[in-house]
Amino acid sequence: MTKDKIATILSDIALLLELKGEGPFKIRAYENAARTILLLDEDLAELVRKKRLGNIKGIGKALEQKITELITTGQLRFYEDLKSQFPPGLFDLLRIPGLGAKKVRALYETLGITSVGELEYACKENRLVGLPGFGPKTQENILKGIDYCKLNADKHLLHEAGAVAYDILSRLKECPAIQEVSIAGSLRRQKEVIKDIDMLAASDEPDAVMDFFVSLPGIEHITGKGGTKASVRLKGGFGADLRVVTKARYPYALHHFTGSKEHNTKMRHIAKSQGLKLNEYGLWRLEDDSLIPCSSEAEIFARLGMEYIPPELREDMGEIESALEGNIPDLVRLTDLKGIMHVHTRYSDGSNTIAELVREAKRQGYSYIGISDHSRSAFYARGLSEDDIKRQHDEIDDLNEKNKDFFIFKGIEADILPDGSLDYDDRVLERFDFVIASVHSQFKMDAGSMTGRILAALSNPYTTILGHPTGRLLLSRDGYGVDMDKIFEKAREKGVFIEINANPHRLDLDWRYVKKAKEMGIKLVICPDAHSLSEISNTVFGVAMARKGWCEKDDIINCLEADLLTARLKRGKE
DNA sequence: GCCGTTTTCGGCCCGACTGTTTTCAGTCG
Repeated sequence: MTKDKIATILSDIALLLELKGEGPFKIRAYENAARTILLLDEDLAELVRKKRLGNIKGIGKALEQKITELITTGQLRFYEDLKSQFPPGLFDLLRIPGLGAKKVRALYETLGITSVGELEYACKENRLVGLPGFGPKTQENILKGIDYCKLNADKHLLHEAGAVAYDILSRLKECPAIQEVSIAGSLRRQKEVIKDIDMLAASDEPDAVMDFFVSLPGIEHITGKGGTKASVRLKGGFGADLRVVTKARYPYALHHFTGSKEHNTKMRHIAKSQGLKLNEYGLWRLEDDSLIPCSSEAEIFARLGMEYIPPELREDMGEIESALEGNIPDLVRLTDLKGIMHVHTRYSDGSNTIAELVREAKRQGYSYIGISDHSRSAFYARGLSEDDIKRQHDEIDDLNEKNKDFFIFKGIEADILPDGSLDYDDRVLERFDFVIASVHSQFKMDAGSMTGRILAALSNPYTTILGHPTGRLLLSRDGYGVDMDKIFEKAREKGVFIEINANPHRLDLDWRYVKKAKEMGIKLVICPDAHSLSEISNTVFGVAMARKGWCEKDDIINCLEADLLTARLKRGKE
């Protein structure tokens, strides 16, 4: 049983305990344990065997016994018993905004509601109004919540949320009552999927700001409006929150509303251990409740004896410990990238010529580009025949001759065939400067076979880069369940680079794995996977994922100048 | 359910908003 699976079961137990009405601290213990397991470096089965599970912080006797039972028997009696007490549809009810465990339980116990469909019907029949704790507004909000869930499944890709948010941000900057304004929340942390857009403003006239905000164009519905917070629903299904604080409170509030929740929780512990209290209004001395003035987030961190933590790192993945030791990495920036790899042209399914792509890459300040069209098996994408390759290479040689200040690498995105071999013979593969090996077919292969398939491709001496390693499509397709540890080990052994595919629908390698790959000493490459001129700019999202994965420029091979990269690619081949 | 220089009990992060209520519970972040 995998860590993911065990973590999911522990989270489910937390939800079930909440439905059951257990105390909040027991519930939190399960939530914490789920998170701890997910972040665990060691092998779980190994820990169980050595009976060392209980040494892990957050796992005591009871959880050790339960996790051991899961690992050794594949199931958990406690969990099965708990599950059998509630109909499975209640989990769906918990996803409706405005509905928590208490209300779901009340609906189940009084009206026997066990599914979203039944709940919608009960609302329309006006049956919620009489229940204790419910009223006409609650019923109306639940109906709206159901509609919202149906419409949007309430999550959005980073680039879409970003586009909407930056539009609002630029409008808010026009508001005369606003002194400072910023994006906060998961968007500021550059998470790959965003639920709501969070924004924060500093002002002495909060009412004026609220009025300005809720009257912006594109707002479909005002879900809430108070003295310091307004929530709206935008066209396109985005929820957006704006909070307003005074300028003096702004740094504390910015930190607080940037999160993550887990990061904030740990920050409060740090504060408390130093005789201080941290909340969205300030950093206070516990002894006399006096405020410690800070004019920026950096000052707050400094006052706590910490280095500044960039928002991307604030996930409680070790950044607080690093900041206390002064070991926060100097994260890679977009301007550190010297060139871009993984670009498609009209030879396969791209929409531009090599010359056009070169011109755009130059305009964006890059000094090289790595062309990699699809290989012959990718007939859907007009993959290249051997003749096409010859023609393309002649064209590249010609362009390289004419442009001495820019270099075009000859590459290919070679399909990893179901048996793990690449799509061309060695005699063809050897003609390329680099080979990106990617899976584009038979996604449903079982995890073991898929892992073997990818390991075989990594062992091919011509493979330089592993493309979009998990094959996920955010919000629409999960990645193939591969054994990432094995893949990383093989990649390290063979000197293969791993792609951070920057297409916002992929962002694959996931940043959590980016961090792991970096720690293993694997070099990564940020690739736009561009099929048009505009998609060259995807790179910015790849940089965001690299930053979330703690990468510095030395971790990213396309931060190297062209000549050094050439040398690296050659060395890789040998 | 976990934890411990407050160590086997009594804490566990904290506050805003909403809708219900007539002082507060539930939800959210």
